[in-house]
Amino acid sequence: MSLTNLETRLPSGPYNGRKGRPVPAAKGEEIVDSRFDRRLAKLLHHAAHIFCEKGYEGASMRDLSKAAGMSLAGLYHYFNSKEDLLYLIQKHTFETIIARLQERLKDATGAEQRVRIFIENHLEYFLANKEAMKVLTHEDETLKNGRGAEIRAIKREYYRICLELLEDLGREKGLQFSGRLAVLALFGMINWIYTWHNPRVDLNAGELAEEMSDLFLRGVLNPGKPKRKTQKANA
Amino acid sequence: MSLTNLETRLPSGPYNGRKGRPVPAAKGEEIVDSRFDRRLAKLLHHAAHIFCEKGYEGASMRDLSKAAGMSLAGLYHYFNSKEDLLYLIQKHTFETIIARLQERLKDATGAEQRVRIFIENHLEYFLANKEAMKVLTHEDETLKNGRGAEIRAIKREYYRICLELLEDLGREKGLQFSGRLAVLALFGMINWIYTWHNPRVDLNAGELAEEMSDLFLRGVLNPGKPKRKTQKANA
DNA sequence: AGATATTCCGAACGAACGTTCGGTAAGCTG
DNA sequence: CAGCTTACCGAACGTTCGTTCGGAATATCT
Repeated sequence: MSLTNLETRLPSGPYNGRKGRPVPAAKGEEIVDSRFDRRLAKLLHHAAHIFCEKGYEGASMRDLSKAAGMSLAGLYHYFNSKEDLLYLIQKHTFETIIARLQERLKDATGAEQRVRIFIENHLEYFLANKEAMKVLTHEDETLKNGRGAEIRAIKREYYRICLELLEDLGREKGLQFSGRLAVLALFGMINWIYTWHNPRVDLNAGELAEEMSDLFLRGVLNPGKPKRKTQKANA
Repeated sequence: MSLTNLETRLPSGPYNGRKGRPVPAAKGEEIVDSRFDRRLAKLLHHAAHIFCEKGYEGASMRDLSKAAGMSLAGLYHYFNSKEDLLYLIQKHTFETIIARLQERLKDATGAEQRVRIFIENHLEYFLANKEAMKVLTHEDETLKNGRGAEIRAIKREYYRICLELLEDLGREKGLQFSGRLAVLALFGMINWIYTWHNPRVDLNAGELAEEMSDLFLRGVLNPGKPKRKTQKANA
């Protein structure tokens, strides 16, 4: 599975959820990346756009059929249900951001540097794939049962990676703080951007990552109460 | 308008959005808080619960009728549309949290203390009215046109209050930082809690406010790069 | 060429949606 | 008591929803 392309190239992967769709003869090499896969990827891209704009429940398959320039019935050649679309978008997005993170963490030393890489990776991918990431973030309670459990498991893994990075940091610096609280505060900061980031006004991903890393790391690494001149008690 | 009750007591206020519903005769005192208002408040409470659970688009009026123990048609005696429900919930919630904040800020001196009050007020109200606050936060792009613009205006006011508190702080301490980035990072931290806070596991509002205030203020007030022992450059 | 599998569509299905209508029962006013 | 308003409901309206079905094109293979 190629991870070389930096843009959102969606499935090209192990999805064979369609009824019993056989691998297409396995001729020479490219079993994946067939015409079918490429068309499905475009559909998922359109779907992410619509789910992002109207929300999963508010978006209709007819909206997608218009956006994709395909008939309503024709869509169902590529997937089985609307729920599949959300699942595929969320799963691919989450797996990609984690894979990219682990690639970047491989050759990184120093706990602080690794935390900075986590933040930078998150913000870069978030802003480069804003729509899919908003769908991932905003619809994180939408999927139920097995599909929902699977996505939630990936989310827990992502959480766990971040928690370990922060606990390493605390150990290295000899500090003690609540890892859980730190992770969740950090996630709040970096996930919230989908509600406000405007590329024409705001910093780009790299700059943002540096600012937020500084803000967060100062908050976590500095001991005790913040320095202040006066502290008054209320009546 | 009484602000004495700490729990969510919804309209009892200037809502006369119903067709031409006259003030009920203005007998002795209580023009508001009529039977009608109290019943509507309970309906809004149920609606917030359902919107919180299933999302605005995913929730149906039939869900609400079941939860409220009232017939589907009977609901429409109290409001004109499903959209009204969302509007009333969001408007009341937002106005209440701002009113409470301004009350608390009145007798507070010191820029840092005022920022701490902002955070504490937000988290206290958020955790005490989790469902309505999730609806406010999660459905913040759902309302369109006039209603949406009105809610968005209140949101901008809340943002502006926080921004001024932070700029005062920066001025008082002689620091310079991006107010916009600081506000949005702070909002991320404190709004994100609806995705994770579990009262059986996590700190209560007051403790959380102190922890997050410390984290944020250390991040904002300490100058330069966070202290560190080693800094390595990547290949 | 013919045979076969893939791609796509018009039309329709039943279910669920928000809302409305006509009407009933209860409460208050004089 | 009559007269009026409020509170509420069963039933239905028209629309939109996700999905399916049979078949028509189009591409691929032998």
